[in-house]
Amino acid sequence: MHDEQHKLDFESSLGPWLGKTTKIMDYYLHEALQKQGLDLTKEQMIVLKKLHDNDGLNQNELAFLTFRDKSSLARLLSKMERKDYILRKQSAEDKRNNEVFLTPEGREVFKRTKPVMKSLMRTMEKDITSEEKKRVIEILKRVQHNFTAETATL
Amino acid sequence: MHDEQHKLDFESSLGPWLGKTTKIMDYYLHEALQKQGLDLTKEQMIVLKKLHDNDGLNQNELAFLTFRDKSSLARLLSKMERKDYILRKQSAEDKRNNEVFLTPEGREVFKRTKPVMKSLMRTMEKDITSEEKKRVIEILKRVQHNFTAETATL
DNA sequence: TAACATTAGTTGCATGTGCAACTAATCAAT
DNA sequence: ATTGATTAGTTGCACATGCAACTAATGTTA
Repeated sequence: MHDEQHKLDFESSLGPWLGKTTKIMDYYLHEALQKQGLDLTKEQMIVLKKLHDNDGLNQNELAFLTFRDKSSLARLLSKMERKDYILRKQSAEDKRNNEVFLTPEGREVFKRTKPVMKSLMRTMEKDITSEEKKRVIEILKRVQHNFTAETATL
Repeated sequence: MHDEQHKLDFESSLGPWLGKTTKIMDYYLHEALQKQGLDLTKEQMIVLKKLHDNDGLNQNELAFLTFRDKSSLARLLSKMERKDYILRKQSAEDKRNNEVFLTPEGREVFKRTKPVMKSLMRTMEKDITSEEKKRVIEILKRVQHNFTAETATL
């Protein structure tokens, strides 16, 4: 009885459900990328996306935008540079900064990931109305805000 | 115009919102555990939870329940064994199986994580009604089902 | 029973992650 | 201008992850 109650507490929390759903999504996302022969991880795809939206960002900005440690981002970029998806260019104004640019190969790969993502999103949202999506996203925004507001307090 | 439309497509998808929210949650979860001096990762906590619910599971079952590769789980267990949170006991009936048990230390640590999790969940769900939570969870269940049903088809 | 297949677990390899310590460049202040 | 603080990026370390190849034990079948 006691145990059941406690289990229910956990199960009725958003946290575990978010975690598990994301894990499953990541798994099928990875599978979809592999299946299309795209030599790319989810994380690298996110970086490509940010550069696609705003080419020439420096590593610091990219780390912030992708919510990553700068060291983690640096290593992501190294792998992407080896694959010729991006290139680092030291800024002339401030030699500490590396501006990061998409290469034509990077653009091409990102272009090829778009339909894969579209298809994956279609699958995952199959029976979910646009009203429901909007409501979920609105709540997720509030959750994010609750965390970031919490820190501001500390 | 074109770009904006495409950007909106991405932003109105559940995927990126789930991913980002989970990333933020994991970050604060990790921070909360550290702050309480709990020598434990989120992943190790999940394993403790499953063992708390069902002690003596073997590694295969644990891997399935936690949605992990068996190799990943094996390494998690090795670290948890070093910290004396769990112990492996070779099954007498089938010597291939390792039954995994919580140690008293493991039980104690899990007990101490519970209030941390409770507090974190309270923070993240601060302004979210129980009705909203239920609706979100129901939709996440459908998302999960959409993925797993998809695979069954392949 | 001997040969083959399956199963549980481990290990090598490559990926991604954050923290802390480091270098190099720039900024600030005396 | 020299000294000290800050900033961008890199690297060492420890952790988590999946796949593929491996071992050991069990099951199956001829």
